[in-house]
Amino acid sequence: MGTTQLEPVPEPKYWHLRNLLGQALDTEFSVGEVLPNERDLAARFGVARATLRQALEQLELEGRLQRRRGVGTTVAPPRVGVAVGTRRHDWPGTADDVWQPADCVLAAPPAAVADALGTGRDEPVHTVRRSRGTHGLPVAAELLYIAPSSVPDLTAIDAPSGAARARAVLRELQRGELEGQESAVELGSAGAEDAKELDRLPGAPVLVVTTRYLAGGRTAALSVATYRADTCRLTFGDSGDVEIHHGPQTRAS
Amino acid sequence: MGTTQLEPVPEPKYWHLRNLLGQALDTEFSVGEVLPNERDLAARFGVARATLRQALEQLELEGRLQRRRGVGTTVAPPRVGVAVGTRRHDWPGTADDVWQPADCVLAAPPAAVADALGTGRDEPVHTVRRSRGTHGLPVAAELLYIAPSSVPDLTAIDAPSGAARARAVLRELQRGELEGQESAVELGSAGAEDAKELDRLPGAPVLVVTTRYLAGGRTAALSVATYRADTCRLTFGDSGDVEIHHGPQTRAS
DNA sequence: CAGTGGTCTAGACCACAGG
DNA sequence: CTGTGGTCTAGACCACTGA
Repeated sequence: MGTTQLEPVPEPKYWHLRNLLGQALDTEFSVGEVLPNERDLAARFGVARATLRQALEQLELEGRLQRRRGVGTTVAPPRVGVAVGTRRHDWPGTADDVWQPADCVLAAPPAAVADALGTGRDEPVHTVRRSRGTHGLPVAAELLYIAPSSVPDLTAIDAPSGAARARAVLRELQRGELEGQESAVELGSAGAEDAKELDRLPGAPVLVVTTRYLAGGRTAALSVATYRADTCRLTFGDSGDVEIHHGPQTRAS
Repeated sequence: MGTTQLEPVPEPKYWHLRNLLGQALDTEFSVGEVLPNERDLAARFGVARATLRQALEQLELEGRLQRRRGVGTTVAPPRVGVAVGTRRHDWPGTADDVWQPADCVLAAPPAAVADALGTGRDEPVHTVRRSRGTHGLPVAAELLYIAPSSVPDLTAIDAPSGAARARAVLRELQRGELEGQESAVELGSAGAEDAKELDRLPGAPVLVVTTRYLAGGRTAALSVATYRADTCRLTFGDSGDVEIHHGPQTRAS
């Protein structure tokens, strides 16, 4: 039964290293503390720097480490819970200070978005760019597509674009009746534009939340929001937060 | 796809390569098709194999490629939408053929789980292991923790463990009244055990869905499910599917 | 068996942060 | 400037698949 034995096929070094480091993080380091640099760590474990980096990459993906070029590797705080899809049947921006509108233009959206909105492929829609922060740190960037028919009374706005116009469009959108919404979450990587806004490098892992807002029997608006996967835990549900932090790696070797 | 040019832009090579390959996937390849092997591709683009691999890694993370050792790299089908958190206020396994119970034991859970369930840290709970598949492929592995008090009438079961017992526990659980549920989604990496079950290598990216089931004013059960991040799109919401496949990379360079 | 992707090495140089 | 992480190279060998 429970015998410890040498594996006939040893597990990869980077994986073993990840487990060792993860254990060390639990016992010997506290949040915010800086680790030794990669070259020292690699030497200490007797592996090449690339191998050590592969282990650090894993831990960063799991939200346990934070690496910044020119600075160093630090122990990351627990992921922040970010409410997504609570307050069901609420239009975006209803009681919001978390989202900060940045811009709004009238432009033709990607074809897939146009199809979902039921607008023509070359028909311009309101495109709102917003960003979301928590504790002063950026966590999400969003692109909100709103069919013109959903915000009919957009008369008194003279600004053709900019944050002021974004706020006006959102205000107008909230006058409509929202019937439902549905979301999907998938893994993606930050494009150059989002990466800059999220203070990450291009290709950084993000959780892409696509939400469709239903009103008047059709899709009235559509949001594509990208959340930093390293720092965020997205919460859905009927009530408050889910506080289990069982750790993002599920069952170790 | 026969190009060889890589201008000296400040953009990292692997990122540029990712964009080139992604574009090629859209225009010159169809789902299931196998790409040239990594050594050939690297030579064709005039980069080291490691650099080429970094680009492929990105595309695999975004669900556009599938790589299998000993076989090759193929163009992945679009991600499958997996319903999570629909049919609100339903116990797990209510009308399920998607989840397949594998085992059930009575054991002390991790400390964080015991705290959430409100049981003592050394108090054993029912621990059900299930797996979920779609189109014959495994997509998720779950660990379900159920407080013994939530399934009081577990008398007629003689099996101390196994799939039969798992089914019995789930059946008993559904006799209770579920008041609500809340979920959280975060990025993690598959442990050795999950990796095998999901047919991936250890460290593979997974979406970890933690769900708390509320009944009788407290947490009656708790689920930690890990979904393959490369093949799954998790859907939440009031109604059907969200079909936008805007592509997991949000806005390219 | 031959061919594939997965792991690993030991270097090099670059981009950036901070003093 | 020094020190950090980020990128990149050109190899090597291993583990696995399928013929």
